[in-house]
Amino acid sequence: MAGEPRADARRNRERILMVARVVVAEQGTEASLRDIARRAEVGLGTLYRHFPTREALLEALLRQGFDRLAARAEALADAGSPREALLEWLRDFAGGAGAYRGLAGSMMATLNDEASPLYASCHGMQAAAGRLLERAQAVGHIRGDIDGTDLFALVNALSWITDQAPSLAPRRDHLFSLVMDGLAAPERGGTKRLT
Amino acid sequence: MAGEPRADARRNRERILMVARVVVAEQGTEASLRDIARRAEVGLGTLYRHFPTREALLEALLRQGFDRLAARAEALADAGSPREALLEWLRDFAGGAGAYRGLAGSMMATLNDEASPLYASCHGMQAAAGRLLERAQAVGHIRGDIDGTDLFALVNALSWITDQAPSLAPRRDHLFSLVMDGLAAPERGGTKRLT
DNA sequence: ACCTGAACACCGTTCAAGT
DNA sequence: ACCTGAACACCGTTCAAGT
Repeated sequence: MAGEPRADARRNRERILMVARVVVAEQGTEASLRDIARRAEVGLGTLYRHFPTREALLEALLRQGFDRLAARAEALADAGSPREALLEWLRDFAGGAGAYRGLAGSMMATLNDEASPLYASCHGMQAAAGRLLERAQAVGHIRGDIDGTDLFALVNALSWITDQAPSLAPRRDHLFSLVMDGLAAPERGGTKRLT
Repeated sequence: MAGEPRADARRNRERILMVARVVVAEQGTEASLRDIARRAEVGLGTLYRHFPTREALLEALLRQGFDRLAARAEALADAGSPREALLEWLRDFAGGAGAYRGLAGSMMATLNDEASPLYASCHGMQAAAGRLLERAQAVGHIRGDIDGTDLFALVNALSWITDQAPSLAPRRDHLFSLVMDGLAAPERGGTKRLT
């Protein structure tokens, strides 16, 4: 079993992560790894030693957020209206998904690659959201012909829009609620929206 | 005024376009320009002389399709139910939008850059679709709180999904009709979908 | 007028050489 | 055990030299 990591190694790892957070915020998930190493004042090989792939680095940056969102889904599972619980989680998710440019694409890529270091936590988050979805479907709030994968793809696609066209950011929430409206199950004789 | 282009120049231009079509089909809109020049057996500078930017090359590849779709929208403007006309155009568009990986992103980028050589034909196509949308809204088939820009962004976002996750291609049409359902204006006392 | 490829400034990734 | 940066194979873009 490995002992404590050397102090310089630990320090380098932290420097890299701190700088990576800044550079990824600036350049997106496809940020230059060279640039990160440079600005962290660390050899390029050192970055690769700590994070052998870009996915490994992103994992360190994103896992916490993914796990938090998964936990949030679990918490919402026992509280309030199933429909409101789902919508609130999606709003929370969409907020985080817009944090880094390219993040929506990274998540979709991750979910299609079980070998990715991000797969476990990203898939776990998706699954937790799927359970919220199913609960809302069970009580007839959301149409039944959609599954967790579809929903996740849809919400990521909406995030991608402002990713490509920042000018559409103001209409972000509007597009979001518009699509969510579309997921509502047709009401069986309830009040109807007349406007 | 310029005379006829030299024969070799004309031949080179055509070679580049033919090869570009193949390479972009293989690698997407971010395909390697070097690779295109190599496979066209043309100097790299020759490619840049004929197409000074990547957008210029894409313009040559895509303009015809964009103009065709714009014309199609005009044709549909006088025929059939406004709702069906819009949906048919969107189906047509979505088919073409999936032709090249990265195309949805290129279109969104183009629409946010008036200086892009692709701007005119892409924006023209969007505007033509916008008129179909407005007609459907005028007769109350589509909810009024969405404009042509929103709609275009939505449909591109749906194309992007299969772009990132080819495994979701089978559910492409399903997601499409699901979102389109969501755009339908609430019916005022018409028959209701009960399933 | 047009073509060519070397040149430049960037990447990501690997690895021999150091401490 | 860990760090470093040169080395390699790629980019996009420009431009002096050729025909």
